[in-house]
This record gives sequence, C-alpha cells and structure tokens, in this order.
Amino acid sequence: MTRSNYKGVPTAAELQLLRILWGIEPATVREVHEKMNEYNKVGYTTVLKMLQIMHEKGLVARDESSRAHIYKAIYSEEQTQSSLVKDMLNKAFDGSKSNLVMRALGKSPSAQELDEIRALLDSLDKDK
Amino acid sequence: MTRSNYKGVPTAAELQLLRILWGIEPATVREVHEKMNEYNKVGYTTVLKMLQIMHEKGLVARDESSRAHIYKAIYSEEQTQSSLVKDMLNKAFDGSKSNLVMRALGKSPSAQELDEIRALLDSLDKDK
DNA sequence: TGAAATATACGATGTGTTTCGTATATTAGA
DNA sequence: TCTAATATACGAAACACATCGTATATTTCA
Repeated sequence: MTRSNYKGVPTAAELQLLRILWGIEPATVREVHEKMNEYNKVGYTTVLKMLQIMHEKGLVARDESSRAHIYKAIYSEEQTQSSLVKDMLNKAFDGSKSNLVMRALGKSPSAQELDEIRALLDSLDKDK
Repeated sequence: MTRSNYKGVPTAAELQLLRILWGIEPATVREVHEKMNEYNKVGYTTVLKMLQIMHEKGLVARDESSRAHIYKAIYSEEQTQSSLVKDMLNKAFDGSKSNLVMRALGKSPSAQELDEIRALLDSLDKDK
C-alpha cells in the first residue's frame, strides 16, 4: 500500500504517538516505545510499524543515517491541533466557531477558564 | 456482531446521517436517503445498513410498528457536539479548554466571532 | 389477482487501523 | 570471534468502517 497522497487528520493511535514525540523528539523507536509504555502497554514492533506508516503518510520525518532511525514530527502540536479542530468544525459544527466554543465551555466553566479565554480575546483585539 | 456495549463517539459517516436526522426526524430510511443524496450520493441499502448499525450501537431509536421503520436520534445535536469536543479535548488538548478555544479561533477570527464569544462569556457570568 | 414497487435482513467486499510475530541485518561485548 | 542484543522490514491477523448486492417479505394498484 502506498500512502504518498494521504490527506487527513491523525488517528487516535497516531495522535498518542505524536504527543509522545512532541515531548521527546528527536527520538528513536526505542525511546518512543519506552515512553509509550508508561501510559499504554504495546509491543515494540507495534510502535515501529506505526512510525513507519506515519512516515509513509508524511506525518513524521525520519533520519536514517544511523542504524537506529531517528524520528520527529513534521507538524507541530499547534498545527495538528488546528487541523483537528478545523476538521471537527466542518464535520460537526457547520463551521461555527462560537458554537464549538460554547460546547467546549459547557454549562459551568471555571473562573480560571473564563479568565484565560477573555485574555485570549483581548490579545486578539490588540493585534489590530 | 453485537454492539450493545458500544461506547464512543460517532464516526464521520454516522455524523453525517445524524445531522440529516436532526433536521427531519422522525424519519424513514427513504427520507434520510433522499436528503442524503442532496449532499452525497450513496445507495439506499448503505443508508439502511448504517442506520441499523447505529441502532445496534444505541445512537438512534427505531419504531418498528409500521413496515417502514421510523428512526430518530437518541442524543441531541448539542449532546453529540459536547461528546465530540470532550473526546478531542482528552485526546489532543490534555483537557485544556482554553487551548482548544485558542486553536478554534486561530490567528484572525472575525469581529463577529469575537463578539459572539464575548457575549457567551458574559451570559455564563450572569448565571452565577 | 398478480406483477411492480417498496421494505428489511443479511452477507460480502474493499479499505484502513492497530496489533504483533518472524525474518534478517548489524553491532557490541565476553 | 562468535553469540547475544538490538535494529528494521515485512507479512499477516483481527477488527471496524463504509459500501452495496441479493434474498425475501409485504404492500399497492392496474
């Protein structure tokens, strides 16, 4: 199977690996696998295979110059989060950002959360 | 296959059907299929099968008292959106709502979006 | 009343995801 | 040096998702 023209957002398992990678990259399969097993027991070759597929999909870069290949994410956590949100916005919110924010906050957001978001809105205003 | 202990969020195709259902429910397979084909050409039995599976999963209710079964969503659009957001919050944002809001707004939200969200924050304050 | 229309049930296929075992190559150390 | 450790590659299994064809039952109406 070729995956050179893959588009789309990372799957759940891929995202779990990416989050580990963002924390420790650049990293070998061994390092990712060790970190992975702190949260989720899974075999070494599973992590290897996933990273290989993610490489085929263009989700991670691979340095093959030493025997143990060294991986890093191609897209930052921020970029990936943006892609995921945009995808959800289209699929479930008809593109309405304020509706998404409403669902994210729910019925009883904490005062801290409200403060953080107000600060965010203010900083966006200042940009103009 | 039984799906009585299914948990989790609807898939992309399921969500598309749910969005149609929320608009016209209660509805027969025929009605859902017709609406579906305004957006996405897909066979009648595909829609039927999907609704059957969604019924097994507990995503839709089915009235079988007439020959043409009548379907409606079990969870409202609001409830489903909340589930989806919570799922994404856990999988990609470490639970941080303000980070999610930040990614949703992106670099250049419109003035209208900002206004809507400010109004939302104000209304949440008033509840206290 | 019998053929056409319309309904559900069921099985099957193609694809993608997630998992791992085995084969094989390379490196390191006793 | 030669065995143990460690690496990647590859294939395949188990599963879920998405799609549809065919079988069969029921209803409608000319």
